[in-house]
Amino acid sequence: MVATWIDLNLNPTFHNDTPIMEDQPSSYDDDWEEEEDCSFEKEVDDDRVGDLGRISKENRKLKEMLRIVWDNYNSLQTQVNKLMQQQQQQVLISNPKKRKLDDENSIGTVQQSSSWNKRPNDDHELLLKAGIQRVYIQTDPSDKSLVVKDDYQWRKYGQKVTRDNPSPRAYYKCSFAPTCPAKKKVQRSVDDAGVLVATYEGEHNHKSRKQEAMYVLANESDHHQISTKSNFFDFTKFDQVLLQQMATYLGKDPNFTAQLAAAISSRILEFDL
DNA sequence: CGCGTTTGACCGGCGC
DNA sequence: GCGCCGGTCAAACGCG
Repeated sequence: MVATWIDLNLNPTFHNDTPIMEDQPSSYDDDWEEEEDCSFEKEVDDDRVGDLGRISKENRKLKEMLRIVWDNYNSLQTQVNKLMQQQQQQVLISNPKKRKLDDENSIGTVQQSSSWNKRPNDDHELLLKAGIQRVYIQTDPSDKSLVVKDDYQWRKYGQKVTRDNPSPRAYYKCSFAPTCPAKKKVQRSVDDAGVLVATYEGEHNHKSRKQEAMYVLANESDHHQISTKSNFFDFTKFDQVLLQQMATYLGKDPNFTAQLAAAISSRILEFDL
């Protein structure tokens, strides 16, 4: 079992199918300004206030859903990574000579141990001790690129062909280096060229893009709840921020956003009906 | 022109 | 000490 990236660009659909999320607030602003000069019937105002109340409620629900989906996504990904490590460990334990066999298959001799393909017991414990995390990503075997998408920005600083693997290994540093010590190595699996193995070393001393986005969103949410200003104004601002953050997610993590987009779509359809 | 990638050179650790 | 190997550096290069 490996994590799979689904190529989905939901942004255009999001904009086209849900104009209310982005276009409508400006018209609210216009109407709000006009209201001082024109005399609308009170029923219309009450209806709008009621609608906006419902919209705000819907937005809060969506926000809560977003948090739940995000939490589930994180815990699932953690579990997947753990399972992958356990699975690899079990396979190698059942065949303790695998390290040697791998070397013999690829090169024919064993001269030096490699941290990339060490014996399982050593590997698992050492990786944990050193704070090293290994992630497996299913990709197209014909795709030769060594790019693993995650929440952080990386700068490639080297590439090497290693002894025990015909596929080159790419070296990345966090784009915030030297301030941030995080590094990662990406190489195709010896056993399966369709699987990219990303090894993360060191911890980031800053928020990821998603964490940053969630932080901003949470702050905006608090502001929204305690604000006593006009509902029209608040809805517009809050909605823009929410939309912006959602668009960020949608553009950067297809797996997460596919689920999120489905949830949003169903909510919007309910609202339209 | 700035920024990220590429790639050959270089360095240090390790085994013999 | 020598050679091998993985990891890093930095100049050259390409792209927007």
